[in-house]
Amino acid sequence: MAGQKPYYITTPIYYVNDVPHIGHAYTTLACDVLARFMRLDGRDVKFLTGTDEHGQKVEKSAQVAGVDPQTFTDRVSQNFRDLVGAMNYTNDDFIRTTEPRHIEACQALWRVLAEKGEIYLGSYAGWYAVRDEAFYGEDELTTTPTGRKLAPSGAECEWVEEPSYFFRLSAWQDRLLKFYEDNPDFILPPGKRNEVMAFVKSGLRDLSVSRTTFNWGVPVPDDEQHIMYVWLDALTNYITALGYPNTEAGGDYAKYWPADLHMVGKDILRFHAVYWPAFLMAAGLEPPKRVFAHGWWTIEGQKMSKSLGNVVAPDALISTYGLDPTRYFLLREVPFGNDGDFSRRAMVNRLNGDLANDYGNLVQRVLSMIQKNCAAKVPEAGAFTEADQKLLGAAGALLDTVRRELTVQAFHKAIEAIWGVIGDANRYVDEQAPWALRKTDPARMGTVLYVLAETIRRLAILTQPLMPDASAKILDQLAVPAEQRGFDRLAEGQALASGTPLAPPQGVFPRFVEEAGN
RNA sequence: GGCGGAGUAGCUCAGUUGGUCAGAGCAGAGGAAUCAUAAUCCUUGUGUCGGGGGUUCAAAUCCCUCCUCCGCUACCA
Repeated sequence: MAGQKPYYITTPIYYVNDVPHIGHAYTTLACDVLARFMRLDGRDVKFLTGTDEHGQKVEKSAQVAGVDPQTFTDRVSQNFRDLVGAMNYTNDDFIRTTEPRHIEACQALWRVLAEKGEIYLGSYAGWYAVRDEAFYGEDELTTTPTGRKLAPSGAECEWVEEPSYFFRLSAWQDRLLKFYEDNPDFILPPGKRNEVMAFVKSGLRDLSVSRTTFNWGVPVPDDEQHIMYVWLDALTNYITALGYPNTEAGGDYAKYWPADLHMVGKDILRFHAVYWPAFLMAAGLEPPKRVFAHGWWTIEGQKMSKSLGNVVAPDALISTYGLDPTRYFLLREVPFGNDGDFSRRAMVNRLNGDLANDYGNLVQRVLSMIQKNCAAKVPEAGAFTEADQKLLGAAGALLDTVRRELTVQAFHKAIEAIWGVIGDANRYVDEQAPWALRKTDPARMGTVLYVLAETIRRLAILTQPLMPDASAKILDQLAVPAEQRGFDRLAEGQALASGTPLAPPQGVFPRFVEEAGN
C-alpha cells in the first residue's frame, strides 16, 4: 500500500433545504466514477461529499417545522445520506457543516486570516427586502412613482446597513490571475476558465464574510455578534474533512491536500475558482489543483423546476431504469461539462442500444456458446491469429485511453473508447463465426471464444467504476475472483485461466420494454 | 451594453495549426447471418458546413459584415 499516490476528490456540500434531484446525483456520480477508477488504478483515494446546513433559510425552515435547527438538519441531511446508498456512491466521508470538527476548522481558518490582516470589520449595506430576506442590486430594483423601491419579486426594499467583516478579496486580483496563468488546467472546461478570468479582470470587491442578522452559523471568533457568512463556512469543509487545522505530517491534510479535484455545478464555479483559492492563499495554504464546472440537465427539453413539477428524483430513475443504466446514461449521453437533456426516449435508446444490445448481448452470446460448447469451462486457446491479437490489443490499449480521458474528466470519451472495443468484439464474433467452427474446427472455436471471454474480462474490469454492479455480475460469470479485478489485472500474464468452470450465464442488461400506460 | 461561446446530414454532435474535411453515432432503407436479450454484422447520406462579401491555387477551417441562440457580467445555496 505504501507509495500509492493520493487522490482527493470532493463534491460540493449540498444545501439541506433542497430535495435531492438528478443534478445532485450527477455531480456526486461523476466523483464516484473517478474515485472508483483511481482506486482500481492503485491510488490512495479520499472521496468527500456532505451537506451545507447553515444559513437563514435553514433557520427559517426549522422554525416553520417547529423544531430547533439542529434537529431539522439532522432530519433533512438524511435525504442526502440516503442518496449515497441509492446511487451506490463510495465516498470515504460525509461531512456536515454543523459538526464540531467543522466549526473548529472554520474558526481556525478565520483566526489565521484575521491575524494576517486579511479580514477587517466594516459594514455591509444594500437594498434589502424583508419579505424576501434578500439583498438586491440597485439595477434590479424598480422605483414607484412615490419613490419606493421594489424588488423583482414585488417586495418593498429598504436601504440597510449592518456591521460585517470583510475579506480583502480585492487585494488578490493580480495573484489570482497569475495563479490561473500558471495553472491553465485549474479551471475546466476551458470556456469556464475564460469566464472566471474575465470576471476577475473586471475587478474584485472585498467580500462580506459575516452576518449579524441571524444566528444559525459558525460563530466568528472573539465577536459573539457575528456568524460566518456562507462561503467561508461552506468552502472550508474541504479541509475540515482532512483534519484542518492539523496540518502536521502524517495527517490527512498533509497527505491529501491540495485536492486533486473539486467537482461543482456551473452555478457555483466562481466561489470555488475565485473566493476559495483566495481564502487559501491568504491563509498561506495551497489552492486546489482543479475545479471542474459541469452543466445542467433539462428534462424532456424543459428546464427543471419546482413550479413545472418536472424535478426528477434519482429514486424514480433507479426504479424505472435500474441503477447502472442510470449511471451509464448520465455520463455517456452528454459531453461532460455541457448542459444536457434527459428524455425518456434517449434513456431507453441508450439502455437498449448500448447496454442490452451491444454490451449485454455480447456477453450473453459468448458465455452461452462457451456454456454449451466448451463444457462450461474457459476454453483452451491455441495460437492467436492476427485477428485475435488485434482484438486483444484493442482491449489491452483501453486502460491508457480511459485513464487519459478521465484525467480531464472526459467521461463521454472514455466510455466511447470502451464501446469501440465492444463493437470490435461483436464484429469479431460475426467474422469468426464460432457457431460454424463448432463443426469444422472445434479447437479454433475454442480459441475464438477464449479471445472473446478474455476481451470481456478486460471490458468488465474497465466498466466497474461506471457500472459497479453490472460489471461485477459479468466478472462473476467469468469466475474472476473479487480480489483480481483491479487494473493491475489488465497487465500481461493476467489473462483468464483455461479450464476454469463457469456457471450458466444470466442476462446483465435486460431490455427496457415500454409498458402500456406509460 | 461589455466580454465570451455556438449555429455542420432527420436527431445528437466530431472536425488541432486551411489542401481524402464533408464525418461518427442514433433514426430510416436494403441485405447477410442465426451463437445471442427479435440481439449481431454488411451496404446505403443530392447535407448551400447560419446568410452575404473577401483573402488564397485551395476554406467548414483565415478576415469583414449581418442574422439567430446561449453563457458570464459578485454576495440565494
